[in-house]
Amino acid sequence: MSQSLQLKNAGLKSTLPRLKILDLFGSGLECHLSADDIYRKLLESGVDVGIATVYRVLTQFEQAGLLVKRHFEGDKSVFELNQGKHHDHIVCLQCGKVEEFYDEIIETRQKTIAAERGFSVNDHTLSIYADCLKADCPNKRQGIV
Amino acid sequence: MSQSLQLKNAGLKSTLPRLKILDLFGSGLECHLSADDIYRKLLESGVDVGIATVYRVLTQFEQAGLLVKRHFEGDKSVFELNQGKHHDHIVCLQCGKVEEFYDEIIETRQKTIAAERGFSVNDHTLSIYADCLKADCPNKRQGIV
DNA sequence: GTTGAGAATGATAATGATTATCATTACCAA
DNA sequence: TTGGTAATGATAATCATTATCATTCTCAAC
Repeated sequence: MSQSLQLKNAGLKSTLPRLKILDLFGSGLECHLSADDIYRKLLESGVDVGIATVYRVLTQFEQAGLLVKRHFEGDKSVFELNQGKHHDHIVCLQCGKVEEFYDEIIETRQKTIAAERGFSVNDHTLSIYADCLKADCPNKRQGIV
Repeated sequence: MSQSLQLKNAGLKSTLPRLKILDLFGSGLECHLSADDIYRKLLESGVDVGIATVYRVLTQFEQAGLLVKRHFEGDKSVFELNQGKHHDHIVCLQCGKVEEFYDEIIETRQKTIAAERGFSVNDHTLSIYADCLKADCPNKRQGIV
């Protein structure tokens, strides 16, 4: 589906800032960007957008179901493409890389635990903060200290 | 252990704001308070404290290992007594009540998942957002709409 | 293709949570 | 009791995010 059609379906006019922001998420899955990330990337690529527009568009995309907002450690929220299916996250404390996973055992267990305590699960967030053991992990933190 | 001794052990002078803040967490476990909650409670009980002091003391207590900081949904952080052992949370979306739990199956499963993907787990946060089915849940949200 | 109404944008002010500054005050060892 | 130093509290500053509003852009109707 073309991007401008995607926007139309969401009831949003096809404008440059919206198309460019959609572009950033476009191809790559597992892409987690903050408003500020997006603002910077657009300015770098020569798109003269305002930070207010970035926040507005992100909110609209979230409400339209195109994006999902996440809160990892730290102050700012990040957005990712809405893949329609729930998943949790592993965040590398060294390089910031985020990987997604889904585990039926954990999902089921949560419902059981909640039920045992008299709760009906509505939603949940599970974030594992870990050290990425992969060779390509830049281990930025070590360099800074 | 007396509270002023607790402070001394943490290398902190025994002052009125610190004692009063420790008091608020004191007896009740599963007590989750934001800086603003604490500020209000102290003013209500006649302790004339500044909001800056509340933030400072909370940070000191966290660094001293007396408290742990949590980020549930929403913007502000909450603090709870450091019980020394890891646990996760169920938050009632109706009344805001927070219950704590620990589940070995989920813990183990997380380590497995991370290892399979080449990560070494450092920490994690799991928050289940649910509806509290208990009779004493005030169900505040329903009243607001 | 032109046009006009209304939506979208961007500069900037405002907000809410949190942190930094700094003069005044309180704690505690001597 | 007192002096040095840490702690406090009023307030300014910061950071992420949201609201305001005049200007600009989109798109449907001509």
